[in-house]
Parts: sequence; structure tokens; C-alpha cells
Amino acid sequence: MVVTRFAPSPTGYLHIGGLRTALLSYLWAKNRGGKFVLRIEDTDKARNSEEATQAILKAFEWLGLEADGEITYQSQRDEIYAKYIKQLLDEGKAYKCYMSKEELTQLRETQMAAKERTMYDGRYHDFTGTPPEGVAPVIRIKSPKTGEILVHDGVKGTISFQAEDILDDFVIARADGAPTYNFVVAIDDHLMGINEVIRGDDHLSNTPKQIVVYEALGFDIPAFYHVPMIHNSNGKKLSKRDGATDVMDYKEMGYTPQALLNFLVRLGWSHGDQEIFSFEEMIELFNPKDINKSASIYNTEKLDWLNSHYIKNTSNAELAELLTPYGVVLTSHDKKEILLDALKERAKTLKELAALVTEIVTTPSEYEAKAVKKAFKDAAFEVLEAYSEKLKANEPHLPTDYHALMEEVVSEMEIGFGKIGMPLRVALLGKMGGPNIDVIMAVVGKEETLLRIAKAIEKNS
RNA sequence: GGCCCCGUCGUCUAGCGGUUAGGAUCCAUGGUUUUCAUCCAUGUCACAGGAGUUCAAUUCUCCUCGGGGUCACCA
Repeated sequence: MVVTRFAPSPTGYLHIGGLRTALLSYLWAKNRGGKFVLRIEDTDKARNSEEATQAILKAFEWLGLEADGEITYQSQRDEIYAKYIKQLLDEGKAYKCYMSKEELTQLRETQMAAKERTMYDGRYHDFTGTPPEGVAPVIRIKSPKTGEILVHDGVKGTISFQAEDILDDFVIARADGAPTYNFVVAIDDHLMGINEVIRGDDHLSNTPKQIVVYEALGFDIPAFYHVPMIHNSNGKKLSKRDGATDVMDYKEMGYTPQALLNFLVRLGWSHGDQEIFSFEEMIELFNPKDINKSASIYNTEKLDWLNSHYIKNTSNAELAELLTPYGVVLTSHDKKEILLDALKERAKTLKELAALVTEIVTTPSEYEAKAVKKAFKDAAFEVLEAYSEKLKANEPHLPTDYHALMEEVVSEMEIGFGKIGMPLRVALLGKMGGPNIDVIMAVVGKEETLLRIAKAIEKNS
């Protein structure tokens, strides 16, 4: 069975890049009928927080991603790691290093001055003497010094590293006993049964070290898929500095989970010319072997397009629900079908849609000078008065009712349709542009329409 | 700097030796619309450069250039 994972360190919110690897891991697990598990990598006690974990979970919930089984917290697994450290020590595959931080720093500086690679020199590799006083040792693993380390990557192909270029006896346990990242990752992936690792390619250079751990412990090496980074518009790794990288910001801005997921899945992956993918289709069609090798630039133009696409294709009942968090309550509005039908084609985000609704249902308090100048000229007010009289004499309900009354005025006064449309539009909204005026009138009702016409005439005479 | 990865329209991408290099987005223009938006149509725009291999290279190889990632007792 395929088991994939998402293993964030809880140092902040869930960001776009993390979400993408989580999504791809999720899709692949589900495609294979396998499991997608979540592991919180909170070994760095100083930097992680419970709130960050909760923030990640909350984002998952919003997007409809759910991890299988219990969540694993590395901070609760010290005994497990300690056991393996002891095993390696007992087997002579790891050793205690009494080099102080000062000595290490000095070594590095010397190497840098000589333009050599900065690497631990292995001075305690075969140490059998008396340990220096007052130094808490770190544990280092014995790594191969020569030969080739092969990483078989499902995205990039087989990558060869020379041990002498990249490996030294790296630390697996700190002076305080806490295990380090490359060590615990290998152990947990093995213990949790993870056999397909999909992660960012910034981890590619860590992989040889993890392979060293796998081999020292005799574990099977999982399949790796290193997915390229998402870059900002400057071509650099996407970071918090680039503005909206918190997934939950997208909810705030009025994006739908479906649009965000669809956008992300198409970054570095495609299925022919298809652009729109339902969640089910993503699961059915995704395969990590089809992931592109090159990084992609994060550009939200397409996200906007996808979002408007999904808004247009969402039922009005559902939209009414989705709008509530943005301060618009339409769920029991009797004309919400008409209103949303007219409005959902003009909004890129739910937030915009909410603003459009508010604009319609609110009596205008100001009138744009430009619109006034263009619309309230010639006999505009007479036309509006005439329309008011028509309204008073009838009981219109639907947009077509309002439209028919407009037609009557137009033919009776022998004017073009624009002569009534334009003034009416500005009277109703205080500006040019917007949805059909018959729709607006039907939504706000006869009384409100009359009121807006009267007010417009009064204020602009 | 060492090591590793990458390089098709502005952006997301299709392509897997022979194509008028396709789609989407963005942008522009036209149509539809009382207006705006939607929608429809049309258009502009790309194989980083150089050597090979081959009858034939966007596709394979090498070099150059460019970009990125990573080099901790962080993850």
C-alpha cells in the first residue's frame, strides 16, 4: 500500500508551497488507494508552537484535505530516537564527538580561509582516549567518505552524489541529546510505513544524508519525488516576504478551496490541455511521475480566472452561504436567485461578490460627478418621473415586469432606450456600470426604486 | 565558492527526431450588451547560445551562458 506524508515543522502558518506538496502527496495516496499521513516535525523546541500546528490543521480543514490516522508528533518520540541512537552507538556506526562549538567554528574558519569545503574532520571517529572535561558530546554518524550515493528520484531521475563532496560524519544527536532532522526523518518515515516521499526539491541535498541513516539502520529506502520550488516573480524561492503566502489569506481574500487547489495542481503538473479539474479528477489523473522538472513562478492571474470560473459554477444557495463570512446575509432573501445570477458572473472573488451585493442593496448616498454629467441631462428627469408614474400604477415583480414598463415609457415618449437606461442606472446605483437595471429594480423592489429615483432627482436638480 | 537541479510565448504548460511548435492565462481588437462584466471571435508573443550525432533536431550528447536550491548541535 502506498503511504505518503506531509511533514511540516510548526513554525508558522501553512504556506502555498507546503500546501502544494501536501496536495500532491494526498492526491497520489488517494489515487493508489493508500494513506496520507501527517507528521508534525517539532523537534526544535525553541521555534515551534501549538498555534502553528492548529493553523495548519485549520487550513487543511478549509481545503478539505484530511490526514489518515493519528497525527504523529516528533516531540513525543524521544525514546524511540534514543533507542536508535544507542543501537548505532553499540554497533559502532556512530560515535561521541567531544569537539566544542568553539573548536568547530574555528575549524570552519580555517577551512574557509584555505578555500576548502567546510566539513567536520572526523577527529573523534576512532577516539578511544579519555574525553575532555566539561564537554557534553554530540553523536555523529559514520558516513562513507568515498564512493557514490545514488538518489533515485521519480521526478528528476537518478542523481549521483560523490560522498567525498557532500558527506561528513554529521550530527544525529545534539549535546542535549535531542536528535536532528535528517536522522529522525529517516526513522519516522520508516516506522510510519511511508514508502513514497513527495517533497520540495530543496530537500534534494538532504537525501543522501538520509540514505546514510537508512542504510546504517538497515531500513528500506522509500521512493522519492522531489518537486520543484515555486518561485516568486523575481525567480526566487517563495517566502513570507512575497505577500500572500499564508493559505488562509486566500480564504480571507475570497478564493474558493476548489480554485486554489486547481491552481496549485496545475503548477508543475498537467494533463494534456485540461485546465479545470474537480477534486475527483485530480485524484484520478494525478501521477507524480508527470511532475515537471523546472520551477514555476507564482503568478495569481490564473488563480483569479479559476476562482471566477468556480464562482460562476456554484449554485446560488451555496454562494449565499459562502458569502456570510464576508458580511452579506442573503440566505433568506426572496430575490437572491435573480441577484446572484446577475452578480456571480462579474466577481473574481467571494469578497468582490459580497461588495457587489452590498452595492446593489444599499441606497446610494453619493453620485459620481462624471456619471451625473452624462446621464442627468436633457429631459432625463422627466423620463424618470414618467417611469415613477408607471411604477406607481403597476405592481412589477420580476425583471421582465420592470423592463416592460421601461419599454412603455420609451415608446410613449418616443425616445431611445439609452435615454431611460442611463438616468435610471445612475439614480439606482449612483454610477455607471453594473448589472441590468431591471434586475436591480426587481431585487430592491418597487418602493426602494421609487425612493432612489426621487432622491436622485432631488439631490441632482 | 563546492555540490546538485533547471532552461518552450510575460506567466502556467503540451511536445517525447519530421508539427504551419498546440492549449490556457494575460494583453489588444471586433461582436454581443442601454452601461460595465460575462460570453463569442480574431490577433500579438516562445524553443537561451554554440558545437556535435542524424537524411532530419525544440526533442539525443557535450560546452557556454543564465536561473535556482543547498552547504548547521534549523527543519
